[in-house]
Amino acid sequence: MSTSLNSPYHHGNLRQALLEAALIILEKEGEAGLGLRDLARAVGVSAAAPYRHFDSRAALLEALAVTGFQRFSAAMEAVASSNPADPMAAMGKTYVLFALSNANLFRLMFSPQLKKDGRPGLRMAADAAFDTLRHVVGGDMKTGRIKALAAWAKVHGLSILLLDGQIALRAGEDTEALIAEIIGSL
Amino acid sequence: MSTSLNSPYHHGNLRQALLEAALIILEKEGEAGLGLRDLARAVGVSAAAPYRHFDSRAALLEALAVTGFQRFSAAMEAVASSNPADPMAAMGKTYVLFALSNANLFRLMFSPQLKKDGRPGLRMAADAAFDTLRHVVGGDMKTGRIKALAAWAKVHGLSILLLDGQIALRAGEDTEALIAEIIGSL
DNA sequence: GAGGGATGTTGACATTGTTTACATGAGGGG
DNA sequence: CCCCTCATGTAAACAATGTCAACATCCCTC
Repeated sequence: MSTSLNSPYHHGNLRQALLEAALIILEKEGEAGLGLRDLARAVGVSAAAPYRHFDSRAALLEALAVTGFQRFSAAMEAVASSNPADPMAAMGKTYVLFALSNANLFRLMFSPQLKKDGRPGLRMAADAAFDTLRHVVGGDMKTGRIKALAAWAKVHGLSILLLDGQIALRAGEDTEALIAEIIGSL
Repeated sequence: MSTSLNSPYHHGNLRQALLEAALIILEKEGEAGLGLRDLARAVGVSAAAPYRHFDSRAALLEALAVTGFQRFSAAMEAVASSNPADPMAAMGKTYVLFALSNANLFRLMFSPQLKKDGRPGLRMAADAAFDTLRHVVGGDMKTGRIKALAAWAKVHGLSILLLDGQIALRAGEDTEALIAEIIGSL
């Protein structure tokens, strides 16, 4: 009953395949469009198979969000370790660009649906990501804590407003330039 | 206009009753917990009745979000017309406090599920709300546009980070004081 | 090579949003 | 006053979804 010679009963690495396919569907269709059955079909597996690797749809989403935070962390560390002239500005730009180029993943990371109280894994991933952020931003969290929080808020808010198309670009205006300007305006 | 004691076949003003009950459920259970059937039952009406007033669940949510933006606008205008010493700071504080005291409604207003491209009503309500914001913030949108956008981003981001419990309060620290500090840090 | 646990399948169930056909009743024109 | 009409509500059904239980298949170890 194999549809092809190369379709073994056991997939081999289903968990990873599910996550990868889910990421693609997520970016294309949004979180609401990511159904377990569609996902299973996309990977060529039955509808119940994902439950061998994820307790529930929410757990699958949580895993996606966790990898999102890891990628986010990686991007932040990468730009920080490149020793830019203005670290804060460079990281802010990276922050916003990450949000824009991973729109639905970014939204998922901060989705209220995954109330973090019930999902320690997600909370930990988020905290880890922001810890690296804090660490790079500076040990001056004691004296400059408020300024750091303000910068964080500004960058995060800018990401979301841009994501929602709330900030209108002017004719011939470049998104990246606008980001730089806003971040630069302290 | 008399709503009789015995339950009449026709509810009287179902649309309004649905919206009010929905708001309560939304704040208590979150958007995911707001099911059409539960809502109908809460109002004492059959499961299909809401469809006489809303095309779909999404339309119901849209209507909720629209009233959210209207309340938001009202709060903004109220504080602006009170002629505070520092209008920007006062409005920023109101912005964040509105988000905190209407958590799930605020989240719904900016929910990606209601992609605004397909919902002109919501887009219009949002634009109207932010127009009053822009109007009050100043006609200096020509010269100070970047600064205004930066302030908006900061306040919006602060709202969301606080909403998600992402910003940790220190021992004995007051939320409202922290908000004021962050907003004040230009 | 025989079992056992991990992994995948099939079929079913409850729930949800939604639709279709029907019931009710308020209000206006004859 | 009756009747007709239309807005509004109900009941019953449908498709789709997340999820689970029972069964099948295969890899690994003793």
